[in-house]
Amino acid sequence: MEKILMKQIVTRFAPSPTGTLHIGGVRTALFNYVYAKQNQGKFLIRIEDTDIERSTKEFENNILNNLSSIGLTPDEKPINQSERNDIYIKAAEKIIESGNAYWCDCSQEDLEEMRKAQTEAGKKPMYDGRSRNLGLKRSEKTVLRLATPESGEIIVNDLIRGEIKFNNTELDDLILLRSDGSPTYHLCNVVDDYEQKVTTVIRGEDHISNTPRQIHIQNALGYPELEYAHLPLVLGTDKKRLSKRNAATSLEEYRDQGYLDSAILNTLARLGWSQGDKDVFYMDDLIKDFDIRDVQKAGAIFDITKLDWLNSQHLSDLSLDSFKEQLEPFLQKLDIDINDHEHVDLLIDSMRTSDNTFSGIARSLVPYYKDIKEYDAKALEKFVADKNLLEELKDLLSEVEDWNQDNINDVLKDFQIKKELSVPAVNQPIRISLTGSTKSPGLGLTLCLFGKEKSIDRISNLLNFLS
RNA sequence: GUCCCGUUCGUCUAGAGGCCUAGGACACCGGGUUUUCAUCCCGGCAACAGGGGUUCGACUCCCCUACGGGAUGCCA
Repeated sequence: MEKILMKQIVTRFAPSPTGTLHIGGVRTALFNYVYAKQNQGKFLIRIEDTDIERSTKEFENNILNNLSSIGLTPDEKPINQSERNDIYIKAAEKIIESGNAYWCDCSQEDLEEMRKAQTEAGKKPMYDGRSRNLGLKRSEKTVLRLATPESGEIIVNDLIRGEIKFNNTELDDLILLRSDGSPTYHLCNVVDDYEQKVTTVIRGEDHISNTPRQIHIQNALGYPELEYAHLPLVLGTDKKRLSKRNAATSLEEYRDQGYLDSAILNTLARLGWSQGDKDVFYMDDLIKDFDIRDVQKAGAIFDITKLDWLNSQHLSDLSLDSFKEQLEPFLQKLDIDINDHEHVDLLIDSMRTSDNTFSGIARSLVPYYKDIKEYDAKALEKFVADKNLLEELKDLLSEVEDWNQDNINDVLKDFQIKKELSVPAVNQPIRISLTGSTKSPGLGLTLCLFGKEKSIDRISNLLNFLS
């Protein structure tokens, strides 16, 4: 039997390089990527750099590098709209020939005045088509406008939202070519989706109202229909669209803080989508389980505490080797060589859960690699009232021959019982001596981690500090 | 203003007319384990925006209102 030929699914992420890669953008790219992969399709990237004023190569590189390093690699080399001008011009000419576009010589001032009048009259500001039947010729001050049908409606069938209807009377004649001859966003976008054989447009819901305009351009060009999915927006805690004003937005900031790529992706995927009671997802799970039709319609607030928790989950799934490898750069930033410790593996393994992020864990490791600069004042006040006790403990530990956890614990326990002291009264002063705070792995283990000599030294240091 | 999209615990969400005394997770609070902290375990708090319909029955369907968001550019 002849195999039924299904169209290969092609999705694309089309950022404009006017800023660094935004986590909202990462989410859009992720959904595009996953949708393509689960359908054996292709995921493409297109740089929409037609705004020469604001687009920079630097931002473009940032976006491209960050996307690929987080694993969202495109299946083809990304294309730049700025290099495809002739293709858009050709398409525009085709629309002119079909009679679906016209030249308009309204000045910016004319338009402003028109909009002002419309607003004052309580109407929707939109181009009124005044040049439509003037039969103007092209000149330096004309723009090319699409002749949008004056009646009828466009129905967008959205994978997430279902049917969305737009009355053509609500749409004005958008500009296809600027007066300098350059093509605008809508034209380029439509032409490239066709040229790149895109089948499915997955983008933010801020593009919903752009969709009918773009469909009109497609129609004028005779292009086939596309599938659409408009994602709910990622919001800040103020319920406003996520921006620099209400949160850290660039992907790099999160990575620098020590969040795992997989945890960032997991968090972003769970923003607007869920599958049963499961919370922890890796890329493979997403490709298997994700369903674009299950995506939520309402915007979702990006909550850092969720990322924290998910990161701790992903962190605990890491092997010790992988954990160490990824932690290393964060220690380097603190001028610490991870291997500059006698019991590296034991140390790192016992400190894995000390924080939710690599940077936090690195910070809590500092006392194990470097001399203590300061002691937790509250801890001192509470547990080190008696210097003599600490002196006694120092002598006691100095006498331990075989420096191992059991021996140390036994010695301390005997001392505590003999002196009729509480456990913390004995242990905390030692802990503070070693780490500067009351936090550390089990005390016997901690003392072993430091070794006899260094442990005694640090107790002496605290004694000196106190006098 | 107009058009479009949306509205379940603080947050992310489950819920496709009876399974809902509205479930889970995070956060938070309390307890246990840990000689400390973290981890881990147990428990608790907490929501269907409001009003009308439709129906024997509505978180679920329809309408209105309110609120939020988006669009309304020779930006993308």
